[in-house]
Amino acid sequence: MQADTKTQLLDAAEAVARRRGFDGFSYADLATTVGIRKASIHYHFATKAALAEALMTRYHKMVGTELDRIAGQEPTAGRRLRALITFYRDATQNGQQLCLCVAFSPSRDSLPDSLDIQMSAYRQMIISWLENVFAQAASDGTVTYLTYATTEAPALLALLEGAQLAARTEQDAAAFDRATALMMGRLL
Amino acid sequence: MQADTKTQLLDAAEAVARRRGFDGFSYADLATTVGIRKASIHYHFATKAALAEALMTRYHKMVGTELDRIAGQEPTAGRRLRALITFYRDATQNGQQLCLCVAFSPSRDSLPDSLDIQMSAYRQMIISWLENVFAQAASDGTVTYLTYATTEAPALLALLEGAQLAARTEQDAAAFDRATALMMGRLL
DNA sequence: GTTTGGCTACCTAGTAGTAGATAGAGATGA
DNA sequence: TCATCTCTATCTACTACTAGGTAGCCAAAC
Repeated sequence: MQADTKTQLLDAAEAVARRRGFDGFSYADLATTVGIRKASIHYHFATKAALAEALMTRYHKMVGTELDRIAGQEPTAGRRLRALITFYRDATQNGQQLCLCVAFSPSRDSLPDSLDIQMSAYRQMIISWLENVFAQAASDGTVTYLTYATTEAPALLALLEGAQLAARTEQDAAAFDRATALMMGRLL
Repeated sequence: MQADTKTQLLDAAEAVARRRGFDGFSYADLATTVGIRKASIHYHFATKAALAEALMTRYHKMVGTELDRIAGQEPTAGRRLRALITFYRDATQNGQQLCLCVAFSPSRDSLPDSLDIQMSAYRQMIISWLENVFAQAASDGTVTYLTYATTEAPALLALLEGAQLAARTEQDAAAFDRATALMMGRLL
């Protein structure tokens, strides 16, 4: 079953944005990938800024769903954090791409102002989720050398995003693993 | 005293690259900033790829010098790491820009192949330096909860780069501080 | 008197975005 | 039942502009 054109455009745009950044792709690239004319894309996304917003909205929802899935599936804090680290690892496709938010960050001046809020909200969602999980860890004891949830959460998000950059630079998921090995070692 | 044109071009290119990424600036931008014609830039840097190489080479040297300065100035491992974290913090200019290597990573497909090697070498320089400092920490005891130097080093680099992304997204150095607070707390 | 470092003028290719036409599907109504 | 009307999703053809890069000229400096 073929996805509708709008979804195909979002899929194509997300893939190329995560590989090349927001300034690294054009409507012509999407047109070629999806198999419609460049002008027709404007029917679905009037401007490239609107496309960026739609991409971020969809990505935010997708990751939110993933966080819910992890929380529903993994009982302990340690296992939840392991699952999130694995999610970030897999998201790099062995160092071929980045999380959308990481890919957009360096291009923030080229992005519409509305993306500032969306990107902050996305990061806040993850940090809040992490704070809850680290708070749980204080009870279930599945994270060693634990400090405070509000200190651990932003540190882990930064570590994950930095590990993605490492993997992208080396084009190898092993770089991600080296960066996250210390944290993984703390999780029971 | 006015810097020579080539240096002015490198300065302008580095500033804009770190704010907008490699695909986010053009020769026209540099021409405006430096005050010469776009075509004249090609006298100094035949291609944009050559400019990228020169930028990375200069950046690598500059950071190498900084690492030497820190090692010469700070006696303990804890203080050396603190100084490096401060260096990465200041490099964001309060969340207005990124380290060149971070800014280039998402654009790696637009960059010449030679940059792959340069960027790997740059990262390796920092990781090696960190390994030495963490090895020192094992003797001088100025890093708490210490594991292995080869595990700590890539984790800290990822943390610093991720913290820069956080600061860039929020346009606020406070986001960098939140991400690095845990690590700072480990340093005596 | 050649090298340096800049200039004007241009090129080809590509950028986002617009205008206007059209094919086809579905509903409406005589 | 057939004609018309409307909407969706696409097309071709275009605009205005920007991209990196080139050719050839020229003035000043070494």
